[in-house]
Amino acid sequence: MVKQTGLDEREQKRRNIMKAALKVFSQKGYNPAALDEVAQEAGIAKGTLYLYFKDKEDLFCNTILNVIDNLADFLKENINERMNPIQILESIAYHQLQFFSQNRDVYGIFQTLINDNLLCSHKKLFSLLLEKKQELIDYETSIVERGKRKGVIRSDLKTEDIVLSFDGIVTNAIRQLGIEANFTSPIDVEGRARSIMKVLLEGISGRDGYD
Amino acid sequence: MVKQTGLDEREQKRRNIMKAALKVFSQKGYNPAALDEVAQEAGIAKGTLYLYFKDKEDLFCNTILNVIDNLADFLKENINERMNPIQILESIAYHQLQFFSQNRDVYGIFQTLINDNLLCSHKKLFSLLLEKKQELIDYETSIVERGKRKGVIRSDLKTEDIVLSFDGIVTNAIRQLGIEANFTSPIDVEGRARSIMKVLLEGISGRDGYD
Amino acid sequence: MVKQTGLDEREQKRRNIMKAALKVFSQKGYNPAALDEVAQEAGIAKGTLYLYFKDKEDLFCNTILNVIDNLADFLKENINERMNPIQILESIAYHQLQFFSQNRDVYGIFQTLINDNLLCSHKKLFSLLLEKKQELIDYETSIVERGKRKGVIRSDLKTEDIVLSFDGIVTNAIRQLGIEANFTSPIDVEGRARSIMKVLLEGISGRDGYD
Amino acid sequence: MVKQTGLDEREQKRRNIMKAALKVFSQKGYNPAALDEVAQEAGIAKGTLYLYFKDKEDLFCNTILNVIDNLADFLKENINERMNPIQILESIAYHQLQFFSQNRDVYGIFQTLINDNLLCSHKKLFSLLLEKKQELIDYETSIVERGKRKGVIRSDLKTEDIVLSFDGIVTNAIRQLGIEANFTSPIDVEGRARSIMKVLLEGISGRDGYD
DNA sequence: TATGAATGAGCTTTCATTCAT
DNA sequence: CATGAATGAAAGCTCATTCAT
Repeated sequence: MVKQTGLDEREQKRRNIMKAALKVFSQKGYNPAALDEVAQEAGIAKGTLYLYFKDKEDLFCNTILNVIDNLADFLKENINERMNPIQILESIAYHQLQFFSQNRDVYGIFQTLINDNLLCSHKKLFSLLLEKKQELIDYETSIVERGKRKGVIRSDLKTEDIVLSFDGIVTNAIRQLGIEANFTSPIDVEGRARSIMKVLLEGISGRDGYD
Repeated sequence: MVKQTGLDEREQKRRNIMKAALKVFSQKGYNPAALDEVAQEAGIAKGTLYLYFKDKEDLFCNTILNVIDNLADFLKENINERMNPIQILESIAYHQLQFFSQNRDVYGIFQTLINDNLLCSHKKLFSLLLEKKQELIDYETSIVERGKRKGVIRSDLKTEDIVLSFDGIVTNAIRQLGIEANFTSPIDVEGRARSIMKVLLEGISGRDGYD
Repeated sequence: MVKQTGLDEREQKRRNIMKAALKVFSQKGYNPAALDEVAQEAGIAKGTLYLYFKDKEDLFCNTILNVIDNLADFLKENINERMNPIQILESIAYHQLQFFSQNRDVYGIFQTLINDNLLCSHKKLFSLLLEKKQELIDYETSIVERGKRKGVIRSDLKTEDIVLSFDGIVTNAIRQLGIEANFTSPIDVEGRARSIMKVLLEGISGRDGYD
Repeated sequence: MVKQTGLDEREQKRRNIMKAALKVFSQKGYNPAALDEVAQEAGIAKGTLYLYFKDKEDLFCNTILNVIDNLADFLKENINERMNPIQILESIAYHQLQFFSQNRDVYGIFQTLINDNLLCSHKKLFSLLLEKKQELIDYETSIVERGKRKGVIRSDLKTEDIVLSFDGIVTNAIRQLGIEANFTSPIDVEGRARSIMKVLLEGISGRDGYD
């Protein structure tokens, strides 16, 4: 039981450090972020970081993977498998927007990921992230296919194209969130999710056709 | 005439340096990229960089802005204003995909463009990029509105939603290109552009509706 | 008590670094002095310097101000306020000469103090030094005025002219010390101080007058 | 005759460069002064400097020696050997003050000499300057001895002490000039010279004596 | 003779990482 | 376990000097 408690305490401290790291990495980016600052933010000494994470890269990877897991958990908690496929897609869109609009720090760290091209220099992280992302894509794929079987999604489009389009539209909406955040306007997340789904479902083509 | 040639030579050398910088920044990202390496790649001494660019940031900004200008030029050259709005959108999608699939180096550095939010410390570049991106968005907006007037695009959707969706789908396809590039598979750019447009135009909804 | 010791240790290390800096700056001057050399002289790593001083300028300023404080302390310790004004002036002259003849390293760096005009780029240090110098001048001024009231110093000369003359003669003697040091001859500091005072007090005019 | 003209032209250009160097060294100090700037000030290309001076140090040395020669010439022109010794000393004081108050750039370059401790690293320059200074000191020495013989200067003081005191007072007055220059007040050079001489000749001792 | 583009050694400064306490 | 002082490699940048023109 002592060990049990020990593990929990250790995990608690890990999370505390990752929370601080999320904040600092998010604001500064990977390289400019100083571990001094992370340590200060976490209220511990710099050397202590190395008792919980191998090095800076390890801290960053764990932090970002943790964030992704949180997002995944958040989605799982909020998606009712008994909803119909269209509702599920809308829910995925809505809750992703919700997650990022409520966790601004998270948005920044994803930018960091890309800005510093960490994916290029750290193949392992790249693979892990790809894997995590793929899990979501796979899930969306299964939903789309269920939709096709139920007849609520067209069968004459490649599932992959549908999923990538959905993912692109949602991702772009999240990015737009980041931009608008700079202007501190209140954002109608729910309306945004509905608009996305309307375009995706009905298409933009006018009555006259387009050929 | 000597001076004329002199100016051209200087510009030639600037471009040579930016080409090297593009490669290095693309592979390493901004911070990890060492100017030593850029100089070596360009076949010049480190100090020479400073004869053409004020500092590292200046080199990075000019390099990325140059890439964006190249993309803009490429799009302008290939878009015929007499095409109908739908064709123009498809052309924008196709040629962007084309540009990135043919300029792999560009993809890495362009990550920064895709993500409108650069490091906090580079506010000036941030503004410039946002501006450049906005130019494309503005152009797409005008095309969509022309499409609405011609009746080839639905009038009951907000133009902004349409443009953001289009941009998101295309951007995601470019990103997908970058991922697939790692597996060195040949990519059917034209087919990808057509798929994108089909989804965007017709929507994914099945015959049975979705409500 | 641990903390008490800790503070002392830190101060001890600061002083050690300043001692090394004094030696190097004194021999090389501000710009040519490399921090590498200061670190080596202090027996520490280069980076360690930055734990104790903000930057090179900060190290230089603190080093020179420390020297000036040492000189000021030395003068205060050795001047008895109950001595008459003339004796005090002679004591100031004697102990300044003494201080510099015993701290050869100080001489080099003190060149900067003698010359009130530091590099344009170090306005803050310039002000500080001017201020410190002014403190000494102010003290000398008060002594001269006390001397005038007591009738041991002529009242028909401007106090400022007297003080500047005294300061000039002493400063020049110190400079002469620096020059002679290069020829490693032993120097009669006490005799020098007495000569200075004799000239200053009695003037050089012969019996025949000079008009 | 062609060669003659050639030499004159060359000498003319050398002087032009030294004039520019004087300005830049005076304002920036030795190390911070960039040869780029000197070249620009002189209206020539940077490489051209090396056709007239071996390197930066050579340029600096020649510039400062040139200044000293100018001062020496100025003194020679203005001192009438038929004046009595006291008048000559006053004239030396007056014209030195005059020279520095009219050539502010000159003042700065002397500071540079000391601030960057060039004398320590450049023994040759040190010797040359010492030699030049010694010429003035030697001249003053001869004047003082003439004064002693004529009975206008006390014989019971060591000539060396008299000369050093005189030199110190004058040097300090020049330095004071530099400080006051920062406050852009008009300076009464003649009055200053007279004050100096009054103190030096009559001494500061009051009626009551000082023992 | 004059040029100024190119060089690269050398500097200051930062910060991830280590290790004695 | 926790600390934080010390480290030193590595980076950006400057500028005296060279040399092809």
